Amino acid sequence: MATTIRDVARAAGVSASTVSRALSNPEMVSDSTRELVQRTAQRLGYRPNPAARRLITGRTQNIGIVLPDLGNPVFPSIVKGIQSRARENGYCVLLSDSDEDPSGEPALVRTLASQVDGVVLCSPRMSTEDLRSMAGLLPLVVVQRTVDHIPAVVFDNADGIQQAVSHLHALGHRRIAWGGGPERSYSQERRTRALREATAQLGMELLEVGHFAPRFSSGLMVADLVLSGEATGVIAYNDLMALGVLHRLHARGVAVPGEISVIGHDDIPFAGMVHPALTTVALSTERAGRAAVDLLVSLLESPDQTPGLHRTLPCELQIRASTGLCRCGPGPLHETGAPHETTGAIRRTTGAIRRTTEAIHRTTDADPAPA
Amino acid sequence: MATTIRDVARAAGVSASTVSRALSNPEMVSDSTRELVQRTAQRLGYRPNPAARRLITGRTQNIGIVLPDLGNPVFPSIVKGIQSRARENGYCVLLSDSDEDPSGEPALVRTLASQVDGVVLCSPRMSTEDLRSMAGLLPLVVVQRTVDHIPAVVFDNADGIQQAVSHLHALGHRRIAWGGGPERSYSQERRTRALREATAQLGMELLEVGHFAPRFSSGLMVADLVLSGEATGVIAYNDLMALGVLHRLHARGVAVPGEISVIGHDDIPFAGMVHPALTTVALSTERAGRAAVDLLVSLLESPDQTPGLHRTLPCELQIRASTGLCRCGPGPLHETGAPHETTGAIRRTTGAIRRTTEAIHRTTDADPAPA
DNA sequence: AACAACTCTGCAAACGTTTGGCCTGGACGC
DNA sequence: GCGTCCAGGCCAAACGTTTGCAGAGTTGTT
Repeated sequence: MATTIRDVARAAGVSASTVSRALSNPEMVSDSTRELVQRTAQRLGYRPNPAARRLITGRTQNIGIVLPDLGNPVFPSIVKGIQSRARENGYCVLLSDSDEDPSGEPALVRTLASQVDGVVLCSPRMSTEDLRSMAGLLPLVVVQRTVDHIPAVVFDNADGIQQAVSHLHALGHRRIAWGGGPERSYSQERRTRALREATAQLGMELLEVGHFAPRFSSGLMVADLVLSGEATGVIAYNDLMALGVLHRLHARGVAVPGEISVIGHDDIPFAGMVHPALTTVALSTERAGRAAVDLLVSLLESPDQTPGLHRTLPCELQIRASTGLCRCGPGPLHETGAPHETTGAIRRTTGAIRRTTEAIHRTTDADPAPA
Repeated sequence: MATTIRDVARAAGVSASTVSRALSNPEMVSDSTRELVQRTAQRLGYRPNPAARRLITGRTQNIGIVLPDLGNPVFPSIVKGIQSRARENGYCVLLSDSDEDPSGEPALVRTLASQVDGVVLCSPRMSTEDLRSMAGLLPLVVVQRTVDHIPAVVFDNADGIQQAVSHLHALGHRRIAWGGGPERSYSQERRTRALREATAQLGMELLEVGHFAPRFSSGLMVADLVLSGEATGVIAYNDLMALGVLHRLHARGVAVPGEISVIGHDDIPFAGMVHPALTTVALSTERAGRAAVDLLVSLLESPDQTPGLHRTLPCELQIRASTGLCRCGPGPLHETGAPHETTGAIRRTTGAIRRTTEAIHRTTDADPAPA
């Protein structure tokens, strides 16, 4: 049997309550007893039983993480951030991976609820009502999503898109494609909106290519769609998709950035490891994890003061080798109204695989995005 | 306040102990009371307080994971396996990332110890004595490592190496390099030994290139060393390094597999996403995670029967595009004793960056590996 | 010198479960 | 009809802490 607080008390010749105080509220006992108790506890190798402590205090000193897929490299990075900050604050983390099943996530949160003080929820697709009911259950911080009064850490999606678009614009691109993510995802929605605004403002054409699972394989499809849509640049929902795009373009013999420029989102570690290295909207994911913990801990430990509920982190376009000058020369297309000059590279794609027609939507100035 | 077992008892008109039994040992109460209690509990939304339960039973229904770096893509995959199997068995997982600091890991295990029933330890570099003392602390399963009586899940490293080497041999390679991992790592030691044996047996020359952190950046260095060593094939400690090798070779204009073949270890998701797709010794990491949990759970729930302590999982060489025919023609070199014909590609590397001379060891038939 | 104020420590209750032992009532065998 | 046995349920103790309250001792004030 492990040594208990009573063993320490007996050995030190004091009462259990004194031991408890000496260890957790040192300022409540005299210097001499504190010293004595601490030495004795040390000597006996006493470790407080967390179950007993949390039974009486109701505090677990644990925080939970719920996320859709640890296989997506953004999440390990967020988790690392959460982990390290949590440890700094004396918390352990419980991890729960929903395997991309948003409908199962409430159950995961409920399971966690009884053994954590709060959870960091990365759930781009959980319904808002579920989210609210989860927030009613226990302290919650969501990542990359905002729902009225629930604390959140988000990235400045619009600014990231803005940077990406103006980068492409500066390189002469006038017709770009958007390889969209999951339909109901928060970032998807934000980015799409920002994209419509940014392209409209710069007089660029935007080709919206479907909704896809945020995976490598989706990128393969996106690449073909982009080629058939004759865009000269493509922005992908995330890096996995962008890598898929690069892969497929390479396989089809399309030069990047020579013929098509590619931009991703997230800046996962691999983005810089491929050829050509991927230009991407970098999200400081580890920092986001830490920020989420900071928010959660301040919520838990000083519930009276309400700090800013939402924390917005900046995005930074990481320019690497997958973006370059547009071959087609500058100038917005809609000025002439004619289909723009297709290079050999792009002509080559005519008749390429077409997925479903409804996966392609064109947005132009004439069809402005809703505010 | 949450509803307690007593609330349920009162509402159902039975005692608390009956409620407890009806819920956790249903066969101990009559059908009618069980029905009644379960309905009442359901109706009141009763959720047992795990702290109270674990205080009395000593069981937490949690398992811990300690690993060196969630940023290395093998680990998320192992964690997913652990997670899903743990959930199937009614356990939650606590995650602890040591940030590649083996000396900090015992402390992490100790912290976890008080709130888990056992831990899965992925610690390639913790000292054996630390490992033993951890095993004395609580039930433990180690992954990819064997220490006498500690349960473990390992891969058949030797067989993986064997497959990789004979693959290269079949393609005509006679002089291959080994981009080694961390010096004290278990797999490093096993693989190196297997490599020496396999090459010796096939009459191939082995160029052992240093000890490196298992990272992409290490691969960059390895590539240069390999070129200067005039090998035609390289096996890397893991895929991250192998990707680094590919990257650097590409940057230096060396064709893969035209001039050099590259093999990695792990089969991380990205291995198949790069150009050329990486041939690699695939480890079924998710399966390893599940196996570790199976081992741990059987240890926890039936401590009397001792199942096989070590579980060995097979490796499978995943042949992709990064390996190909050797340009230098077949035939072992030691038959002639002459340095083999260097192609233009390899000559190009003469005088290339040399790191430290002691980072290069040559092993030939004349210098057989210790058993 | 008496009293007040304060510091330090001990006592005991409480947290919400599980579980061994005991009690009750009914079924069954003789 | 009486004794035995057993299923089903209740009581109470226990798990290891924390914490409100009260008491003891010490110091300071009038």
